[in-house]
Amino acid sequence: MEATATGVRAQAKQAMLEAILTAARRQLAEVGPAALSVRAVARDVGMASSAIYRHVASRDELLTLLITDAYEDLGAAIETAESEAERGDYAGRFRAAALGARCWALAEPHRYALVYGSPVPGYIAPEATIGPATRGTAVFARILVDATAAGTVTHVSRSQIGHAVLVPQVMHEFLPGVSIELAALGVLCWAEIFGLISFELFGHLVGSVADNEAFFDAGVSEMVDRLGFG
Amino acid sequence: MEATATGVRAQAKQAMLEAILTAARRQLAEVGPAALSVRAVARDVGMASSAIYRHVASRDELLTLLITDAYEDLGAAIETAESEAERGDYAGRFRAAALGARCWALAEPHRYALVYGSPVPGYIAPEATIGPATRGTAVFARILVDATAAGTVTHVSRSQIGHAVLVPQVMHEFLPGVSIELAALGVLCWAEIFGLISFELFGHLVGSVADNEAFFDAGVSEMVDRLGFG
DNA sequence: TCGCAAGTGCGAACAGCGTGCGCAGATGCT
DNA sequence: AGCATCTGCGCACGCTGTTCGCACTTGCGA
Repeated sequence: MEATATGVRAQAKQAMLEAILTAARRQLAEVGPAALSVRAVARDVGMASSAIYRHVASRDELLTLLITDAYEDLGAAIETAESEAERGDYAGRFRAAALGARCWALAEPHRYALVYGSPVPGYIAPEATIGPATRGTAVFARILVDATAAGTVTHVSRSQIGHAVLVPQVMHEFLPGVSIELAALGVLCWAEIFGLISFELFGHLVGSVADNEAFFDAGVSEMVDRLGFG
Repeated sequence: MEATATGVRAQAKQAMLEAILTAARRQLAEVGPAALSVRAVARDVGMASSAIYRHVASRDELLTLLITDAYEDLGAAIETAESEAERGDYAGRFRAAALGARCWALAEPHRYALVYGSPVPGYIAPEATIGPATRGTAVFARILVDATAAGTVTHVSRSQIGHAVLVPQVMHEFLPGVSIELAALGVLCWAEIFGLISFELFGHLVGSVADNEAFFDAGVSEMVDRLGFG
């Protein structure tokens, strides 16, 4: 069989890993990252706990896989939300992307906490996570790039931003043509969006904010205004 | 002895609890919240692990104590930072408070993660933590109140904020006289400040922002401007 | 087609964890 | 002075992550 040229065994291994990840995702949703246990996952997939280690090096690697998985998923959610807005409506695209992120977070609180909460494993994020992490961010970057290219961005930069604040390579790769001021404003908004979501999800708004959705919307409206999107 | 009227025993118990907390704080700073273990704390204070339970009901309660402890400490840091600014300089007071929060967080990353990261115990914050949590927030609230009373606040509210967004009791208790718009703006800024700190501390700015301090300053400057402080 | 090496799973084991229980000694209160 | 309460200890249970040696299957090269 040519289809399995690269090894029918490798294919089975891949499937097994997928089963493990599926079980781990379920565990994660039920008990949270801190209580996720390799043994419970093994029980779930019907294997001895030690057998898990044929597919995953350690509990930390399992968590890392779940992290990149969550990043991908969140990124995809932001992408599809944003893609449903009119291309030329930069404010609408920004709003949709932000709302998409919040909706995903509300639907998957534990996975959100995994990526945007305090780092849980050792507490140093492996290199492997930085790739998928950019997927959602890239959506916001594209909006700034497109708006700049269209010349419709009319933001006022009140505070002067030093040219050395942002990493140049990021500017060139993800934000070509965007002014330093708008780029910095964008990164600030990016941080604010996830700050708002985290505050809501982690309970810091309880007792202060009555309508979380309206509050988030108000924040996004402020950002849109600040960025200079009509 | 009159001084020990309320019980020399209770005093010893209090001292023991303090010793436990001190050891726990040390453990926390070294290995982080996830790896904090009752047994290690017991070893540190020279007791059997089971004896800890005479003073603390569970590991979760120990963490809760550390959380309120951290809230108090952070609140105190914000207070002293803010108190060193000119009373009539509302922008300066705001800036000082925000910077104070960031400095404390950088100095005590694990304790910061404990309070502003993903909730670690069960994942529901006990009631006991909401009191100390307000200490730092109250500083920011007072600045808004004072600025409003002085009539020097000239913020422009671009997005209309519904009156039902914030909890009325909080408005009356912590923000008397402050307009809904400014209050909402204040809460947004509050969330943004800790969003920025969290992003920096949890590594989400790595690769994008070159100068964390300048970036934070730029964000705070934006906020000051938005709030309408000169 | 056969045989071997690699892959894969299992069970036992170790160290460490949170936590409950029963016992013993110290000690403040009456 | 005596008692009840407090405090600490050792042991135990069940859980965890992880390793190791053993068996068994099975794809692949000859």
